[in-house]
Amino acid sequence: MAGKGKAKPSLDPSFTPLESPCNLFFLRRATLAVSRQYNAALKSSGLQVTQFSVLFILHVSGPLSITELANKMGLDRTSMSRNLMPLQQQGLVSVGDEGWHRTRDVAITTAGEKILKKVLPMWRKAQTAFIEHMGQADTAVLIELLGRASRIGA
Amino acid sequence: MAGKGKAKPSLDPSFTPLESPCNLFFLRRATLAVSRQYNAALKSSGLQVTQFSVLFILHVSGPLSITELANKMGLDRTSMSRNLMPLQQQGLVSVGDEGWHRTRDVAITTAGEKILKKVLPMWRKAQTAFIEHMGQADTAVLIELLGRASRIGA
DNA sequence: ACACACATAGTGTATATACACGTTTGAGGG
DNA sequence: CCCTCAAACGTGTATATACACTATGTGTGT
Repeated sequence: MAGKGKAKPSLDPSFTPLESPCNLFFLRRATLAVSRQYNAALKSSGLQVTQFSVLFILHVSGPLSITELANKMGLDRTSMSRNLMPLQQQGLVSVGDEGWHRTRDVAITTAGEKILKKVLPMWRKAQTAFIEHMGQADTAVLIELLGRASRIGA
Repeated sequence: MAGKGKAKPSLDPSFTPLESPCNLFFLRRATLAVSRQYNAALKSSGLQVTQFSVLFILHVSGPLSITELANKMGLDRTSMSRNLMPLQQQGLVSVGDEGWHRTRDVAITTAGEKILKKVLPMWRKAQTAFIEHMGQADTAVLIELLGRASRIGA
């Protein structure tokens, strides 16, 4: 039986490829695994977690320039540009081209707000599952450490 | 003058987009930031960290099937397939098509071993910088938690 | 007014990643 | 011996991500 049919990466928990374990390797591996969980939870909505993040940020912060949006997510500006395209095509965000005052404000649309409201419970489910898997206290520690790690280049 | 010219994502450390912070959001943001650091360290070698990982795993483990290799890195099988292409084109790995005994063994080549030896000190530099940034004890905690997190789907 | 620096954004190209679907090969069952 | 099935793989398509380069407005100094 092994897998239930999906054959998702059944990873090798004991595997450590270097003398001292490569921190980035562990980060990436965890991010991939958790991404798959969250994406699975959002699956029926048609949204990817990245897209969910963008929508939520715009929902909370209001219109932002592409650069500001990218900074909030720790992305390169050009990556954010590309990420916006599918969202724009689905009409979930508007990128405002009026006049082009050297900043192009991105905003969530009504359709975006609508789908966001639908997706939030799905996100919550994944979030809860994660916290149950890790434990509440350890989750808090992890978040703190990840916050510190993300500031490494600054 | 703000940046030294590169204008990498100057992220917004105070930003937390949801009621309870989205665990995946933090994971992704940290992974991106740390990836940039490691990639910068390997830059002059022309290798990406992902490619470095593949080479190192093959160096340590010997020839593996694509599926095994993918599992070690927690990747989808098809992603690993794609990841091997640039490495194969640069002659750093061989993908063995002899007979096709229903498994295609991937192995590191002599050229791969050679570049790997050259890149290892660069990796070590990034690794050391990370540990200094996080502190040794916290790094160990982080690795433990990430290992646990990566087992979430299993 | 003009020139030049700066801030903001887009494009070209390449890698990374996953899912859905099709393909090949070997192993058994009838 | 054929038929089916499972294991391993590839392809099509889409998103995600970054770097190097380009383009376009904005303001400032002379």
